[in-house]
Amino acid sequence: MPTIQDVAKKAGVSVATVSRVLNNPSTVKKITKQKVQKAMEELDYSPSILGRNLRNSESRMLLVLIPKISNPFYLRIVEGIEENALEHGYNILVCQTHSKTERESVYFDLLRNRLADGAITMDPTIDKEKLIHLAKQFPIVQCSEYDKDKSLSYITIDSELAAYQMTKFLLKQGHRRIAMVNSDEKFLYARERKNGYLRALKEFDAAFEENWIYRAANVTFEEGQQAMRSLLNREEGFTAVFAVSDMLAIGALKELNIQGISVPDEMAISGFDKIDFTNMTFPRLTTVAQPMYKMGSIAVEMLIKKIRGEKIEDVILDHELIIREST
Amino acid sequence: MPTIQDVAKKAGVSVATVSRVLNNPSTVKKITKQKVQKAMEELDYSPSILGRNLRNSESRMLLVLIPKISNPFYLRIVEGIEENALEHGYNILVCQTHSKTERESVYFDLLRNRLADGAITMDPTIDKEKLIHLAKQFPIVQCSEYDKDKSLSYITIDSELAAYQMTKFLLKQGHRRIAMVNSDEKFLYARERKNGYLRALKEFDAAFEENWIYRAANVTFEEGQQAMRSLLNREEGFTAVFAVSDMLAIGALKELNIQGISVPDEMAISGFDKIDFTNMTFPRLTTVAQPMYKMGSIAVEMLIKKIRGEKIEDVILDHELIIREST
DNA sequence: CTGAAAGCGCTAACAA
DNA sequence: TTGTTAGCGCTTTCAG
Repeated sequence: MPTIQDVAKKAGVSVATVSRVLNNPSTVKKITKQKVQKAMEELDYSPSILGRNLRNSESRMLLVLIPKISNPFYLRIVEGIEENALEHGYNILVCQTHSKTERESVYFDLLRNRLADGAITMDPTIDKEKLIHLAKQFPIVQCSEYDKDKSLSYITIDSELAAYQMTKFLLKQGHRRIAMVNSDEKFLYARERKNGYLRALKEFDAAFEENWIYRAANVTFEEGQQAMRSLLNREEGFTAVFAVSDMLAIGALKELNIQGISVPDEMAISGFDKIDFTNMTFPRLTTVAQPMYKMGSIAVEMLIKKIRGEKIEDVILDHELIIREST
Repeated sequence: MPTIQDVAKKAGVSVATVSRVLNNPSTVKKITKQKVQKAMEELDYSPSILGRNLRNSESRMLLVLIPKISNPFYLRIVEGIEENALEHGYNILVCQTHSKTERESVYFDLLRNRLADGAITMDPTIDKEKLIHLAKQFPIVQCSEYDKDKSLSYITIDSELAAYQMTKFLLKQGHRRIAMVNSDEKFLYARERKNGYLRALKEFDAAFEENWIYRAANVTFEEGQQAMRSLLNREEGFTAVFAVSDMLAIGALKELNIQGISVPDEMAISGFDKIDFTNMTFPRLTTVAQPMYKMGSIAVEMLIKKIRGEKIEDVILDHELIIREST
């Protein structure tokens, strides 16, 4: 592999000049530039990013931490991140934490090792202490997840409001016994969505019991199915179910299909996120659209500003109710 | 950020010794080692991968090229790649080509720039000429896709055989008019699956007309739905459909649901790949299981061997028919 | 077992 | 407009 030295020699100029045509072409005389470019072509030269990175002490790499890449919700955010990162001349390192602290730790080392210039984290299970500590040394943005105490930059949506609106929608449709499929309440978003759900119920004087909430250990299809099975067994006469994630809702829907319960006639069901697959179910799923792509895209914007040392403000994006045939 | 120099100074040793405790701890005296480790801890030192990479002229990064990250088939392969790469001390750079040559080109430059030590490509639309040329200079492994001419290393399954077996299974179930939802026949796998399908039909003396094959422009849910709509319009009395991809099959299944056609009673349908969602449809989809995770994992194995300069052999993995309720 | 020193490929300050 | 040169942080040979 030819180096900048080889090019310089071949073109009969110094390495500085070669570097200039690479980075500041306007500062070198046209004729010299052409000589250099010709040499580059003949040698099939490509600059080594390794050398450049060391010299600039940057890696032009962004760390993206997600719990599980197979979760379509995160995936869509990652697409937004990738696109915008690329535009800014950054590549992304997508890492799955599997919600394990050890893994997380390994990946955060990539920051400490200068292999990434900054990180976007989406893992709600993250070790907050460590994260806050880390954020003091390195540019970090939280995406979708966030903290109440404002020590970390974030971009998210208003989960409480969205849940409130969706529950209200179900109530307005006449449903009075609405179950909820929540995820673990150690997650802030789970607590917020529950609050929104409760606020709407209260506003409509609808019945509620704490055990109408099914708490899914994981946000998966299987858990959703299990949730619906469990809910149906209680024979509480629910007519609607509000799930805090599309994956859970799709699982629940499948169980309803299996048991021959007609949706939405006998049971309405709504999800959250608007992943692509909500469009593929039968019937299609009513859900809350999160602007995932945009969220990823803006997260990059924020992170890069942070890397440059600029101040940034937290962002709360708009959501939207998507009413389809499942309700 | 402290450097190896800082550590050396603090510990009262040379940088070489610090480097040794980092890379060859056994070659340094216990007491010196402890001194150095203490210094490292006090300074909260982490070695810069940037410096190491330049010195070693390697990036310990693997390029992974896929058409679209949202395609669950590729995603599962990527999981296999990631896991195994990590085990070998490599990180992966997942890049979406969107099946566009320009994109592909940009990403392949990461090899030329030494930002990746090798690449695993899964894009069937790739510019073969360029790929072959590139593979002469850089370690590259094709995954899932492959060439007839043996100029590129690959790992894949026997598509022809799988398609043959699946079609045969449908025939044995008594189906005599079987439509096929194929993808663009510019792809080798599409041609092979068609051949397998035809071979089975011939063996059973089943009817066939060229226009029983729907050629999907993209391997997407929407195309699958469109395919089924189109097939149903022909009123050819099909009783089964063989789709070359689960995404297509799931789309087709949705259309059957919409039209109120009972599956499998009025129409049997089978997919290909065994992505997770085939488990979530109602009814669950009969399909051909590809060992995607394993494929990714072995691809890494092959690539790393190649990087090390070892000889490798191409691999054809076993598949498996998964018979479920859709047939 | 340890240290001195060269050098990986590049950029940028300084000089000419 | 161009060249000389130092140095980014690390590993590794060679001497001691």
